Amino acid sequence: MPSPGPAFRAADSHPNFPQMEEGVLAFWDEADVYHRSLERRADAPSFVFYEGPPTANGMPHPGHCLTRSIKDIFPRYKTMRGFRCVRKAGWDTHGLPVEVEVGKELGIHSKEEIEGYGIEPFIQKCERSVWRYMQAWRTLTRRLGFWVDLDDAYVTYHQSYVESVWWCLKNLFDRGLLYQGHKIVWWWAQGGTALSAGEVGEGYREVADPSVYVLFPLVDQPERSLVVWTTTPWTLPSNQFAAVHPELEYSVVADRQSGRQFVVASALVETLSQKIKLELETIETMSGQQLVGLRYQPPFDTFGKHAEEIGTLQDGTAQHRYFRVVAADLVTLDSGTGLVHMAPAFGEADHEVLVAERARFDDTQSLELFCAVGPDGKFTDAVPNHRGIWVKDADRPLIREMKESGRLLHQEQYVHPYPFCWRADQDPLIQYPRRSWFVRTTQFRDAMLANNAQIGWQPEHIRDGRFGNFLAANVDWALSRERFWGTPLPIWVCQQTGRAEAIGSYDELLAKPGIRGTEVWLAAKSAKPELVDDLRVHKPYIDAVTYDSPFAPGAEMRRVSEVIDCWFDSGAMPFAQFGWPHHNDAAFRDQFPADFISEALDQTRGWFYSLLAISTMMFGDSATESAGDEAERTAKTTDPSRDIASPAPAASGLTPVGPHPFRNCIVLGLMLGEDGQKMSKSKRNYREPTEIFDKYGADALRWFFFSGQPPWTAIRYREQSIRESIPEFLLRLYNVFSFFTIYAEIDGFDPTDGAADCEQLSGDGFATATGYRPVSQRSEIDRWIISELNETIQIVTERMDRLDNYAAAAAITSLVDGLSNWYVRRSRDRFWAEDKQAPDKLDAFWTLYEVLIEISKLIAPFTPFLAETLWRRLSEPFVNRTKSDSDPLDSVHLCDFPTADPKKIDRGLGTSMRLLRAIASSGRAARADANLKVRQPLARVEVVLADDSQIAWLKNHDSLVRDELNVKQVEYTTAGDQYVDYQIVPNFKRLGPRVGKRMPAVKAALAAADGGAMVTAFQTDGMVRIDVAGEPLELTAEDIDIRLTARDGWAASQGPGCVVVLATELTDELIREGIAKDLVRTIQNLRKEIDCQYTDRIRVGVVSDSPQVRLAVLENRDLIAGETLADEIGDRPVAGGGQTDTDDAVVTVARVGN
RNA sequence: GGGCGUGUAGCUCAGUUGGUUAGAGCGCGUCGCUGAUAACGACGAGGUCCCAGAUUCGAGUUCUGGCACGCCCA
Repeated sequence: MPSPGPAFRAADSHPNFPQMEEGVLAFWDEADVYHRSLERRADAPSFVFYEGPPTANGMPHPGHCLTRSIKDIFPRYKTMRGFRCVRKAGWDTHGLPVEVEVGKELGIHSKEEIEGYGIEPFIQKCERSVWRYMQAWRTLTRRLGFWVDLDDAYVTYHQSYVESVWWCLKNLFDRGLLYQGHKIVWWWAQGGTALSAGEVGEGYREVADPSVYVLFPLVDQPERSLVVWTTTPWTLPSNQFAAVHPELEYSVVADRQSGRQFVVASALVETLSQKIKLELETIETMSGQQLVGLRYQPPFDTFGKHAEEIGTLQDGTAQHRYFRVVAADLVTLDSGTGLVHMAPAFGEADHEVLVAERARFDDTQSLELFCAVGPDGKFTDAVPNHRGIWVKDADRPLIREMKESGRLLHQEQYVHPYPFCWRADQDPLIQYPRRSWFVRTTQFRDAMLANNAQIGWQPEHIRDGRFGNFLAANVDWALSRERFWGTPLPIWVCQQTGRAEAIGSYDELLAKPGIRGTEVWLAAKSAKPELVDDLRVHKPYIDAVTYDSPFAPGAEMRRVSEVIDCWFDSGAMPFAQFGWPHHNDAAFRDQFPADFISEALDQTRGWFYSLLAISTMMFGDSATESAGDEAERTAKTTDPSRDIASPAPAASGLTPVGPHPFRNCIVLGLMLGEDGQKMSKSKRNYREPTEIFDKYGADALRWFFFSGQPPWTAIRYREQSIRESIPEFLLRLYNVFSFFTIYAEIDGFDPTDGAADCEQLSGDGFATATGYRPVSQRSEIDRWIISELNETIQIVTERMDRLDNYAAAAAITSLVDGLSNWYVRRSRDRFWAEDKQAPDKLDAFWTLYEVLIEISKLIAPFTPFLAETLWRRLSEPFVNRTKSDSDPLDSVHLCDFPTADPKKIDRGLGTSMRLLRAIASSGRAARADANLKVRQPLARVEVVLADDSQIAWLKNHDSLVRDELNVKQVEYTTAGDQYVDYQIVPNFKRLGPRVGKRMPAVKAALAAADGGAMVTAFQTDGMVRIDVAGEPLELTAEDIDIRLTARDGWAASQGPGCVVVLATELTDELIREGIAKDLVRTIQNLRKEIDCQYTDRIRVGVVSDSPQVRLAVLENRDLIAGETLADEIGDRPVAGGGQTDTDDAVVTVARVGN
C-alpha cells in the first residue's frame, strides 16, 4: 500500500504523564467528550448516581480526591457498559460553618453581634461566601478527571431547592410528624446561644468540680436514704428522679453509730465506706428493679409542691409523678454510688429518661420539665434563696445548705474534662433545654430498618453495624436551629390563637389573604439589584411576610424564627435537586432512586441517614401514615398551637421498588496523612492534591486509590505510594505501548489496509484487514495472551458490577504483568524478525495491537487519561487515512466496555502456560545457584514433573523454555528419582470429609511410604492402596499431592509441581557461543552510547589476544551481525564511534555512513 | 462508658465456604537480564498471623474472653 509514511511513529520512551494529561484535558474540553458520552446513551436505561453535596466554602483536600475518584469510576464504567448516567453536581450551602466563616471575616462571633451587625447584610455575605473556593473546586474536579455537570449543579439555597424542602416539611407537618418539644443543648449562657457539637469539642479542658454524695431519704422509711452522686450540685434543685440500673445489685447498709441506713450499689459499698470513713454493715440486698418506684424526699424544696401529684399510667394504675426511683441503663458502676440524680433539664440522657417516663403515663404531657434556671444561667424565682445567682457560683452555697439540712453525706473534688465556650474561654457551658422543632422519625424506625436491610452496603457490616445500630437507637430528629443562614422553617403561627400552618412554596404564601411584608424584599432588591433572587425565601425577608389568620378574625400569621438543620437540606436532594414536585416531574421520576452513591464513613449519621430518613418518611410504604391518634393527642399538649389540617396527602404517588433513595453505597474509609495520623494542615503531614497532579498526574493518584486497598479501609495518603503507581502500572503499560510503536514504525505495520468497521477497533472489524489472521490460526503465545485478555475482561466486568474496584484493578495488574513480562518478552524475536511480511510477525503485531486497544478500554474508568492517550495513538492511523464512515471514535470514553468472548478463553492453555512460566523461573533460579549466567548456553535441562498430564503439551512448546533458559535441549520426565525426593501428602480438602479423624494416620502412612514407587503406581494404575490403622484405603491421584524436592548435588531448583535440573558441563563450543552473546550485549550497549537509531547499520571491531574470542567471533559472525545490524565485524578497531574494554577484548563500534 | 471497625514481613496491605509450606508490592542485600523499559527477573534475610482459651482430624480463617489502636456516640 502506498503510504506517505509509517502508520505509527515511535512513542516517546520517557513520557511526562502530567503533561500528557493536560493535553487530554484540553481535548476533552474542545471535543466536548463528556456530553457526547451522555448523548450516545440518550435512550439507554439509566444508572442513577447522586452527588452528595460538598461545601464550596472550604478548600478541597485529598479526601475529596478519593470520594471524587470513586464517584467517577463507576459512572464511567456504567456508561461504557451501555447505561445513561447523568452526573448532576451539587453544593451544600447552608449552615453554621458558613456563618462562622463570615463571622471571622467581620470579626464578630455571638448571635447578638450578628444581630447588631444586621441579619440582612450578614445573610448577603453568607450567600457570597458560599462560593469562595468555587474556582479551586472546579479546577480540582477537572484535573482529577471527575466528570460531573458543574454547570447544572443543584444548590441548596436556591429558591427551587428551598421550596422542595418546604413542600416536604409541609407534608410532614400536615401528617402530624412535626412537633415542638425540648432539646437539651450545650448552652453558652453569657452569649445566649447554643453551640454545635464541633464547637463544644473545641473547648474541653480539665477542671476540678465539687463531687457530692447526697442523701435522698425514702418517703416510707425516713431512716433509710438513697445515696446519690453528682458533680453538678446546681442541678439538684431541679431534681425529678433518681435512677438505678435494673440489673445491678444494691445493698442497704447501716452505719451502727448513727443508725442511718444507706442504699448504694453493692459493688461500691466498700469505696463509699472508705470515703466517708464509716464501717457499713450490709442489712439486705436487692436488685435495682426492686428499688424502682420507691419515693424519696427531693434534696431541695424547689418543686416540692408537685411531690404528691399522682398520674395515671397507660395500664390504668396510678403512680406518683415525680421524686421516685426509675430504671435507666445509663447507670454504671464507674464512679459514684450506682444511683444517679436526674435533672432532665440539664442532661440529654436525663431528658431521655423523662421522655421515657412520660410515655408510661396515659397523657404524654403529664410530666413537666423542672427547670429552676433561666436562659442567662442564673437561678429563677423558683429558688428564692439563690435567685439571680450564676449557677456555677451557686454550687458552694447549695452544698452548705445541704450540710445544714443533714442531706450531705460526703464532699470531695473531682477532676474531669468539661467544655467551655471556645470564644470566651472563661465561660463554662451548661446543658440547657431549648424549645425546638422535631420530626417524628422514631415512628418510622422499623420502616427505616427494613429499607436499610435491602441496601447494598460496601462494606457490608455498615448495614447491621454502625448504621443499623444507629437506626435502631433512633430518636426524633431535632430539626430547628436558632440561626440565620439556613432554609427557613416554613411554619406560620397565628399571633392570637397560637395555631399554626405550614407553607409549601413561595407562591402558596403569596396567595394567602392579606399578604403583607413582601415589599421588604422588593425594596432590598431595587436598592441592590445584584442580590440573587433566591434570598427572598431566606431570613430576614421571609420573616417580614405575614398574612391574615384563618383561625381568628383580625389576627396575623407570622413565621416562627428558626431555620432548619442543613442535614435536612442534603437529605432532601433526591427530589429537591430538581425542585420537585413543583418542577421537573419527569426528571425526578427518572432519577429516583439512585443506583449508586458513595461518601466517607463520617456520613453515616449525616447524609446517609438524612437521605434514608426523608425518603422513608416520604416514599416508603408507610409514607401515607400520619401520626394518627397520637398526633392528635400531641397536638393538644406538646403543641397546642397546631391545627390538624387536611388529611395527610399521599406523599408522592411514588412507590419505589426495593431500597430507596439509594440502592448501593460504598462507604469510604478515613484518609490519613503521610505519618498514619489524621491529616492536618498545621502538621503538614500531607501533600496538596495540586502538587501531586503536577508531579505525578491524576492517573497515578487514581490508580493508587483504586488498586492500593479496598476503598473502605483507612487509606494512608503517601506521596511515595502515589509515585509508585507510575512504574508499577502506568509506565509498565506505557512501555508495552512504546515497544509496539517502535517496531510498528520500523516495520511499517499498518492496520488500516482493508479494515472494515473500525468505530471501536474491535477484532471483527479487522477480519478483512491485510495480513490479519484469525486468532485460532496464530501461535500459542498469541492465543494465550488473547485468552488472558478475555478472561480478564470477564473478571473485571464481574467485579466492577459488584462495585469492587480493588479486585478489578488486581486483575488488570496481572494482565499487564503477563503482557509485559511474558508475552512481549517472549515475542521480541518475532518483532525483530527480518521478513516484514512473515505471517508470524504480522500475527504478533495484530495480537499486541488488539490487546493494547482492549486494555485501553478496560482501564478507561480507572485511569482515563492514559486510556485516552493510548486509544488516540493506537487509532491514529485510521484517522489519517482517507475518510470513511466507519472511522474510530475520537475518544475511548465513547467506546463500549470490552465484552469477553468465551470462545477465546482457553483455561487449559492458561494452566499449561503457568507451568511453563514456572519452569522458566525455576530454570533461572537453578542457573543462579550454579552461578551460570543466562547468556551462557547450556546443552540440556531436564524437567521433572509431579505428573505427566502436561508433558505432551510442554514438549510441543518447549522452544519458549529453550529460548528463555538459553539451552539447546529440554527433556521432560516424571521419573526423576536420581534428582528429586518425592513426598506424598494427602489432599486434605478432598480427603477430610472422607476419612475424618483418621487423617493424621493417613498423613503418616503416606509420608512413610516410598514416594518414588507410589508415584509410579499412580502413573500406571491411577490409584494406590494403603493401610491405615489396619484398614485398607484406596486413593486416587486426586486424593494426594505429590511434592518434589531437588536433591543436593544437582544444579536444580524446584517450583510448584516441577523441578528443573541443569546439565552444567560446558563444551568449548558452548563457551564460545556464550562469548559471542556477551559480545552482542557489549555491542548493543555501544550502539546506545553512540545514539544509534534502531535501524542504523554499524561496523564493529573486536581486537583480542584470546584465540577463544577470535574463534567465537568467527563461528558466530552471523548471529552477532544479525542481532546488532553490523555490516562488518573485523579484528581491527573502527574509528569514529565508541569503545568498550572487556576482560579479554577491545570492542569498537561506529555507525556506517558517518 | 457504649457501638463499630482494625491488629498478618522493616513499611503498605491481600488472604475466597476452615484443608496442613501464609502471599503481593515497596524497601534492603546478592546475582542476573536488557536496542521497549525512570524497567524487569531470580535468590536471600525478614512472620509467636495481637494474647489466652474453646470447637475440629485440621484454625490466619469459627466461637468466647482479653489487650492495643482508630472512628462514631455519650
